[in-house]
Formats: sequence, C-alpha cells, structure tokens
Amino acid sequence: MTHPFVRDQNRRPVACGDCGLYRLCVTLGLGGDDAVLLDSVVRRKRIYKRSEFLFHAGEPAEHVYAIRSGSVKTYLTTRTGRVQVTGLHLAGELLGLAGLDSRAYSCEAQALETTSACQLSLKQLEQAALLAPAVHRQMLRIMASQIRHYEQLLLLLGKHNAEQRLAAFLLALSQRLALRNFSATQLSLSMSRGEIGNYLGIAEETVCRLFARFQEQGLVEVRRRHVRLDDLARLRVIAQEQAAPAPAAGGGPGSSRPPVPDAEPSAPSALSH
Amino acid sequence: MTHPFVRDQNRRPVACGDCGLYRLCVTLGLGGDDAVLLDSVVRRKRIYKRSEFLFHAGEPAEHVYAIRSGSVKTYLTTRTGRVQVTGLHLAGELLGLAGLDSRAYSCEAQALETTSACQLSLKQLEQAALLAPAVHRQMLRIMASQIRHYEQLLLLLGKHNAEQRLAAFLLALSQRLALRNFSATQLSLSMSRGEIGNYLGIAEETVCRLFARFQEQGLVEVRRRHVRLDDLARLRVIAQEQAAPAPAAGGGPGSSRPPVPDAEPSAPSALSH
DNA sequence: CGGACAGTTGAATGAATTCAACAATCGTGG
DNA sequence: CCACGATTGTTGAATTCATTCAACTGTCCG
Repeated sequence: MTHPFVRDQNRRPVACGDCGLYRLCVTLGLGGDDAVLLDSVVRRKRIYKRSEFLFHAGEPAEHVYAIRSGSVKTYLTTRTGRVQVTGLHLAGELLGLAGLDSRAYSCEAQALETTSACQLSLKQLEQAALLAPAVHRQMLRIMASQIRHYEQLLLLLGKHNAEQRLAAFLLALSQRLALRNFSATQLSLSMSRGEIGNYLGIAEETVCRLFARFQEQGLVEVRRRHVRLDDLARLRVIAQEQAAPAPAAGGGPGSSRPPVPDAEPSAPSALSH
Repeated sequence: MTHPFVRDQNRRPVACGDCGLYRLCVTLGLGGDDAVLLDSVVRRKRIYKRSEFLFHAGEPAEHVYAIRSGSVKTYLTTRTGRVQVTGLHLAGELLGLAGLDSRAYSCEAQALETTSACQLSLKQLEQAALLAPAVHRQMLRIMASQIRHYEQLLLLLGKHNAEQRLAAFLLALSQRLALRNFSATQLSLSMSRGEIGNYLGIAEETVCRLFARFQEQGLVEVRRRHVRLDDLARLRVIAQEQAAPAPAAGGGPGSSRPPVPDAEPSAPSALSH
C-alpha cells in the first residue's frame, strides 16, 4: 500500500505547479493565470507522522490544510474527555474551514498515517478571494459541501442501525478512493476498529462483529486493516434499506428486493465529500 | 405568546430599514451605506403558515431565507421515508446556505408556526459580495458557524444519553431565546414531542418520560408545549456530565462535583447558532 | 523474545425502543 | 358555543439491539 502522491519527503518548498495535487488546488478556484497567486498563498508543505496533529481545537486558526497524501481524522472532545470522531479526510481534501468565523479551529486534526499536507494562509486566502472572485465562490462551495456532508452524517447516525452505518461507511470510502484513482474494492482502513466505531456511533466490538458477519455473508473479505469489498450491490441494499433476504436457498413467495416503492440506486451519499 | 416582530401581515414590500430584523441583516455584512444594496438583494417578504414549506430538498436553490419571526424546522428524508430533523431555526437566522454549491437545497424547510421570512436572491447576494467584501466575509462566517453547529450536534448525538440531550436542547433553546430578548426561562416549544425526539435521536415516548422526570426533580415545569426552566444550573450539570448527585441529604465524603479536572462553566454549546 | 496494542469473541446487562392503550387538548363545523 | 374527531401527549410492559465487561488471541515492533 504505497501512496503514489508521496514523491519526496524532504521539506523543501515545491512550486504548486509541481504539486501532485495541483488539479485539486485548481479546484480551489485558481486557474492557470492565478497559479502565481496560489503559490503566494501556500505557506509550506509538511509531512506528518501517524498520530501527529495538524492543529488543535481552540488554537488560533491561521491556515487551512490541503491534504496531499495520507489521511487525517478530525474529532471533538467533551469536557468529560469523551471523544467523537467527526471526519475522516483523504488526500485532496481541505481541512480547517470552520476556523473561518471565530478564527479558532473547532476540532482536533490528527494524522492517521504518514500524511503530507500544505498549509494555506487564511489571511492571504481571503486576500486572494478579493482579487479572484472564483476563489471566493470556491470557498463557499467547499463549505457548503461540508455542511451537506454533516447533514448526511446526521441522517446516518440518527436513523440507521449499526449494520447500515458500517455498510454505508465502507461504500462511501470505496467511492471516495475510486474518485482518487485507487481501487474501489480493495481498501486499507486507516482507522482502527475503535475509531471507526466512534465515528459511526457504535462500539468497537460491534464493528468487529459486523465485519465478521459481513464476511460470513460473503459481502467482504476482512483481514485486519485490509478490506476487500466483494458485493457492492448487496452492501448498498444493506446501507439503504433493511437487511436483504439471503438470495439463495428457498426464497419464499413474493419476498424479493426492497419492500419500498423505490428508485435510483444512486451513490452512497453519506460520509462522502 | 405573541411574536413582537410580527407587526403587519400584509405582503406589501417593506424597505429593509423598516424591517424589525434590520440589525440581523446588518450582521449580514451590509453596513449603513450598503443598505440600498441590501434592499436590492431582498426579493420579498412572506408569511408562511404552520407546516408550509419554505423550500424542498432538491429544488433549485435561488434564495436564502432570513427568518423574521416564527420558527422553521429543516429535515432530511431517507429513501425509505424516515425523517431526520437537522435543525430548528428561530427568528434572525439564515436558511438555505448549503444550496450555495450545488444550486439545490439540501433539505426540507418547513414552518413550525406562523412564520415571516425574507427571500434574499442568491445571485444578487453573490454580486453584492463582489462589491462589498464584508458581505463575502459574513457569508463565510455564517457557513462556518453552521459547520460548528453540526459538529457540536454530532457530539451531542454521538456521545450523550437521552437525558443529556434533552437538557442540552432546552438550555440551548433558552440561550438562543435570551439572545433574542425573549425570556430565558419561559419558553414555548414550537416542535412537538415527536419532532424534538426525532431531532435528538430519541423516541417521542422517551421525550415524554424525560420531561416527566425533569419535572419530578423540580428542574422544569412542563405543561404541554409550555416549559418553564426552574433550575438552569442543575440542567447544565445534567447536560454536561453524568446526572448530578441530589444536592441535599447526606453527601458522602469526597463525592462532590465532576470527577474530571474541569474548568469553565461556559455556554451550552451544542444546538445553538 | 516479550510487551503492548489491536482485534476478536462470549455472556450478561441495560437504556431506550416498540407496542399498546389511554388521556388531554385543539380546532373546526354544525 | 358545544361536540366530535383528530391530533398530541402520556404511561405501562415487553422487547431488543447494542453496550459493557471480560477473557483471550494475534500481530507488530523495539
């Protein structure tokens, strides 16, 4: 499991045009001519080792982080010390947007594995937004999509059982990896069982048991952090409706497919960005 | 329970300077000189009756809504028809921001009672943002605060039991009403037990039982939709930590206060805007 | 090699749900 | 203005899904 984007680990600044994620920064709204502008906004690139923090909740928010490779989890802590994972962020995503209003980060951001990220100066990003309207529009767009993401997550946590949550989690991850030209069926989890459970609002042990059950049912092949998705279709059924009736072995009369007048298979909306 | 902001129910457009929520729109970033600009952005004011929709999920998003009086719930629906309430919005709040990226509303917005709201044209709002940087900054700020709001809600739903959720809900509501110059202790719920339960991820019956229990314990006085908060301090303890030990009757040795090295009583962060 | 951590599995427990029946209240039309 | 039907809220009892507690195994890494 090597990460194709990690080309060099030295910290010498690299021009954005040379950055493996250039496409993604362009998405930031900075087209060809604005590339110089972009370079002025990027402060520095850095490699974070597993469990290192990109930023802490409450810290003055001076940068937004663009993940180039690796993955990062974000989480909140209650005053009694309980933790709630609020996000899993992959290469190509922007972190720390919520710091825009109060000038302080709203959550902890911790690398799940060796991770490379660029710091973009918030102040200069705002300046850039004044010069290039596209930047402004893109910032709004990114934040809006974050809002949608949370809305979907709320729906998942509020109205779906443990099985549906885990299935949705796997599908969303698969889809996001596919978008980044990784395999959609072979994935290596960067979060532990405990972290996944925390994220999905279920206990670590429940995650284990569900992985075991999914494997029994031939939906996945799980070996520690490595997961192979063998039946995306059936996973989708599980994620969306109640558990699917076993397809083989004496299907009773009229007991096929979802019981609801449904349409569009569509994407596993929650948990994706 | 009359709403002081509702002054006239006719639909004749009113200049923003005459609007009861002028302060709040100013917060939108449009200072004195920009008032004319603001007027150009506001499309029209309208009164929505209970259960009327301001907008539907998926609809092309052309406006943002500023609530002048009343209250609105937002919710998502699963393909199996289950509903998840994602927000309760009071006078002075902006709705529909998430439509900024995909140009479609992400959720349903339904009036909980007679509600007055202004439509702000998204297109013209973006134009205004180009002219007045303050508008741009304010839009980002509002969206960032929405993101924080959802993060806190996620924490509440993920790591707190039913009792803590309801206590936090009441406290947040109290605080928001106080900010709007309503009483902080006398509040009239605009959501039914079912809606509250749905919002908080607990069953309607559980909400009932909790209200009953809170009342037994002298924390609140509940009479249908009307609630009087009698012990904000103890409600805060419940919302944040495990249930408080009964204050009277033989406190055992060394069993006082939270067990965690804690600080700052602070505001009931979740559920507020 | 050994210690620590991550993951797994079983059994007992429990908080909240579900199902069900009932009570109170609202509002609408006769 | 009252009555009726519908909605909303309340309470009890049984059930359940997931948690918690606990013991154990496998795997990684110093």
